[in-house]
Amino acid sequence: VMILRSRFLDARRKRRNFSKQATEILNEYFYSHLSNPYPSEEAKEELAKKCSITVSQVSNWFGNKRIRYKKNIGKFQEEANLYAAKTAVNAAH
Amino acid sequence: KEEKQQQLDPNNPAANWIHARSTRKKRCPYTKYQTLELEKEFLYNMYLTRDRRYEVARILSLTERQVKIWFQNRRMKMKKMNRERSGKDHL
DNA sequence: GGGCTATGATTTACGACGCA
DNA sequence: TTGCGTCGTAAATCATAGCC
Repeated sequence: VMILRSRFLDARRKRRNFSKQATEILNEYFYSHLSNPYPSEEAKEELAKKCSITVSQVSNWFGNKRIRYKKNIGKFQEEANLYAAKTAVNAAH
Repeated sequence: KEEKQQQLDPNNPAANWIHARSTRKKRCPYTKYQTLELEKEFLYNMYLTRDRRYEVARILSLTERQVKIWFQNRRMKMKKMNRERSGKDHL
């Protein structure tokens, strides 16, 4: 009973923002695929694994990111430049 | 049919992916009453007959199309919940 | 604590495609 | 060739985390 109860409570536990590292990974993918930020099911699974979140959460993240980015590109310009520079550095190594 | 682009331009904010069919109806949240009744109907059966769909739509002041789509979305939601209810067993 | 915004999740509404 | 099914998504909205 205690176990079932804890599972129930666990399922309803309040959401947490994703870790800085997870967000970093998601943003790297997003900005390096800016011309078509639609990860395949396989890519989502890989991202989910790397970020320690579920595939649904990856889908939610991309859905939110695409619409919010599109709604205000200017607001994300700094972030876009940051990740563009980061991937450029990675490519150089 | 079709559309979509395929323009690259990494450093330009020219993301011209999808969208927005101008004819799309704006999302309109249903009332608590409408949602509750739809849930009750769904509990009774996950698939609507034509007659039942007509009745539900009439009673809730929704179009038959809205009711049909609500059931489709509701089934997808259930499927998702079941999927999560599967990958468990820990803690 | 209170307000405010950012962020993750959920809710409507379709387009694309499948099948009978 | 109509018509309803799923799948993936946009866009709006909800809920609340988390900062000042």
